[in-house]
Amino acid sequence: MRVAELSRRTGVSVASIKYYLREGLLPPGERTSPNQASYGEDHVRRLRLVRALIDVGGLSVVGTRDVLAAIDDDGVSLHQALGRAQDAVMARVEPTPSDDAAERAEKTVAELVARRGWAVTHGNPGRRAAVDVLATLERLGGERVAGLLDVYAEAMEAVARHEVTAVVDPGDRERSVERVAVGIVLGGALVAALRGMAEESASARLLAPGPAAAEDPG
Amino acid sequence: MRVAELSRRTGVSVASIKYYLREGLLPPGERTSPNQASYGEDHVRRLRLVRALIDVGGLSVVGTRDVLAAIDDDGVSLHQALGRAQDAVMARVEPTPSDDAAERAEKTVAELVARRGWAVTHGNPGRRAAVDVLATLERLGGERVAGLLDVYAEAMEAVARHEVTAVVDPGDRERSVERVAVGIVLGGALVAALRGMAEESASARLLAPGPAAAEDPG
DNA sequence: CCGTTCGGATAGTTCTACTCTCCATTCATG
DNA sequence: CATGAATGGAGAGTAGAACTATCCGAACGG
Repeated sequence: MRVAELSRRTGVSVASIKYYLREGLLPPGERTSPNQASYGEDHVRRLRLVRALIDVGGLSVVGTRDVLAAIDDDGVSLHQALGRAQDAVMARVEPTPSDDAAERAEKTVAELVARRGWAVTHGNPGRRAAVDVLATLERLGGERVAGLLDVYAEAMEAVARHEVTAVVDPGDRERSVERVAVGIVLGGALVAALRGMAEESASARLLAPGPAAAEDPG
Repeated sequence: MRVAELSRRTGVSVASIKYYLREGLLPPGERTSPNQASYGEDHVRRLRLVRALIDVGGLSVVGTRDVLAAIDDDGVSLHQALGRAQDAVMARVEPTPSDDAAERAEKTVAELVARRGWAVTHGNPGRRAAVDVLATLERLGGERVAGLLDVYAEAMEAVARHEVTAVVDPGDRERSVERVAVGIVLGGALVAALRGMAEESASARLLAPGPAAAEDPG
């Protein structure tokens, strides 16, 4: 098929498809003549994946390209692909000011990791983000939230265990890696969404003015 | 104190402080003369809160302003403030295409809500996001992740219950509301961070090439 | 044959979050 | 009280991200 049909099938404008081709998110079509190309079902699939990662997962175009590159690279293992997907999702962790609060947060996280027996590298983006959040909470006086660290950890441990086992499959490597990436990115969105629902529910039960409290909080 | 000191104490440039004043994220200082103003500790606190919500929580400037407006508005209850904070965090849920997948996702979420006995309004942003993710997963063939819905729900129910109870406090309303907002926003960042750590750990145990699998996945 | 579509490249647009520049005060220091 | 730095306020400018529009000459297709 040609660009117009690819656009129709996916709902992505021709201009955007050209942009994604330029940026390397979509492989070029098979050339049928010096300036004509044809696209297949793989392109439809890939384009849908791109839009899912960007629109639903909230990845940047560059982050999406990095994830797709990991999927396409046969030398990248499942474990490594998971790391790449995490890097793309958490691409917002800059050098923390490194003060007292940051040091204490670092220690708190290290203790949590030891307590739970987690195998987490020092450079894990989630780890850096956790330190950042805890240090920020201390600076703001949010000790009540920070005190729930073990609750969060316990919940996320269960989630991660199920996610990783659900996604493992010793079949087609490329599909497996793709599933890992989709799982990391969209799983994160799903976690956030369900947390939002659970929060409203808990809030309605515990905070709403009375038993007739069905006010729309939006 | 004057701007320069406020800037020094918070690490925010004078230009940015002026910008936040213009955008209504920071209340104007107390005027000491027609064109001179003085700022207090409240401004320092507020400015730190602004940076936390933007830098760590990932909110937009507009979203931050909405959250702060809810905190400052005495007519906003804790339950309502929680809703405002959620709106700000999930400000990326546009009209879904509304096809078969979306309808099935809607039904799946409704069943989940009924199954768990959650009190969730139809307009909850998390609910819309959940429908969006599930519909996207179906379109991509990510049934393995979608099948973990109850695992996610169970984990998030525990998280939300603890968060809401930890944050409730029948004291100073404004501080309480602020704590709710901080809890929603930074709690979300903490959940994502810990999930990242737990994923790497689970992946290292289940997917890594062998027992010597201490490779840095970054 | 000739109007439409194509691939490819360059330039332009929109949005966000600042950042810079002015300017007429006002402060602070000698 | 002179004078240089800082202030508040407003407007314009900037950088990056993600498109979007316009051209172009070649190819397709009825």
